[in-house]
Amino acid sequence: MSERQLADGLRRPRGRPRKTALERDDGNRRRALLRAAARLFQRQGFDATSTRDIASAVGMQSGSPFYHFASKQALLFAVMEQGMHDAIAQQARVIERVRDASATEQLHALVRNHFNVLLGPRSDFIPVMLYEIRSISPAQRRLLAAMTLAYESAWDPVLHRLHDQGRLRADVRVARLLIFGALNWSVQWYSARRPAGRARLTLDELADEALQLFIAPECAMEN
Amino acid sequence: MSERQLADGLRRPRGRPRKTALERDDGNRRRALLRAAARLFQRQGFDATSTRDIASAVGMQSGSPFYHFASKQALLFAVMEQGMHDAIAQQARVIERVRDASATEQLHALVRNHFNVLLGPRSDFIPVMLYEIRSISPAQRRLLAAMTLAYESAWDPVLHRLHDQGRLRADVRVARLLIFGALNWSVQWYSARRPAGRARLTLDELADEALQLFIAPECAMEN
DNA sequence: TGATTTTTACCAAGCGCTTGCTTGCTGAAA
DNA sequence: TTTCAGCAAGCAAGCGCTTGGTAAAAATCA
Repeated sequence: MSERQLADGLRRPRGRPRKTALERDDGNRRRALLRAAARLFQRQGFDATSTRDIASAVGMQSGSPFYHFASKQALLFAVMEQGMHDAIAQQARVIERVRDASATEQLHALVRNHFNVLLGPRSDFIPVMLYEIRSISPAQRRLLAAMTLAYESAWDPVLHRLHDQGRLRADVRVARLLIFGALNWSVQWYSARRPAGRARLTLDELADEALQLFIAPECAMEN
Repeated sequence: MSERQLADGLRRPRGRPRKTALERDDGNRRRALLRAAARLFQRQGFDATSTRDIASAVGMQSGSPFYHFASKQALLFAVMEQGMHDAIAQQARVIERVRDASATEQLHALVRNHFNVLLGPRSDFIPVMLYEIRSISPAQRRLLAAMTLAYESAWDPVLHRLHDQGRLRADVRVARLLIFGALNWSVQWYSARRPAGRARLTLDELADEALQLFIAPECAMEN
């Protein structure tokens, strides 16, 4: 039996699946690798995920991802950078949308959006960035730190106004660190644990609760 | 992974436990392994730390840790269990000490103690437990979840009293999750980043700021 | 336009290395 | 004589990554 017949019978054709000129997908496989890697890194962790896992998740052979990415670590970095890029863009749109709202409403929008970045649909990238940060090189970490700073410092004007109003009593810098901690930690428990005997909280409800925790009622101004 | 490793993490010396003359270092090497493993796991992560690293950190040959622990995973679990055991005991002493204080002072003491557990001296064990939890088996995770519940639910009476006083406005269960997130996340930034141009915050100052963030001033009772 | 070359996007195989862990053994203590 | 607490050596498996090759698409040339 010829190899050709064997191939036709048992496997899909050796060559690439045929694509018409219309659906020429520039970098579609690369993006598929990014998404598969993000999901696997988030579920199993970076070290527990082999490049073979990622390859087979997109239907490739074990060595093929290295055509698109120089190394496993470069793939991890690409996931993080993509996640931060998208998160920054998404947050910028939110800020624009609530430009004329009160400081409290602005913070609510930022918190709600951040929960969406962490826990919403297509939300694997940022948790990977938060919880696998030590698996990348110092130079890469510096790049991501700059993006993180851009993302987080967008909260500062809002927090300062709330501080001036007396509704945020803690030091603004420390408050920001603590608030992001409270939010980022939700990756650990949301949809894993759930309040006993209750339906799972929606992200809207979560944002409401977070604001109640951080922001004092107006009468605090008397202080 | 073999069933034997899952069943019993500790490879105890065969034969009956014997305590002889006063200073025979029963388990001293075992404790040295625990401490070295905790430090390495916290600094480099579980996967990035080889059993050879741990062995040489206490001056052993590469295979010798396996005389004391059945597997690398069992060693990780022992670190976590030891950390939780100590943290629970330490917190119990704190609770006893502030038994008659106000709810606010009690929460302050709990927060201050938790920062000490996370960031104080000999504070490698709990960060390892927080950030390497997915490297252990589901059965072990269940055991640690029970200890974590014991630790965290000790905060509930205090939080409920603050809620009744109107000084904690969010739902108590959600507030607890968010508060622990804010505190636990400090492992990521404390002593790594520091507020630009400033001396590092002390743990006392950190606890003060946290309470200002979470607890509303008294006038909030009017609400 | 058709023929030829170059580039793209992989596959199939496997190499070298590290890893967790095992085994056989041994000097000292009990 | 038995037990303890390791040492010295090494094994099997899995890992990231490389290499040589190739069908198909794209670009270039006649």
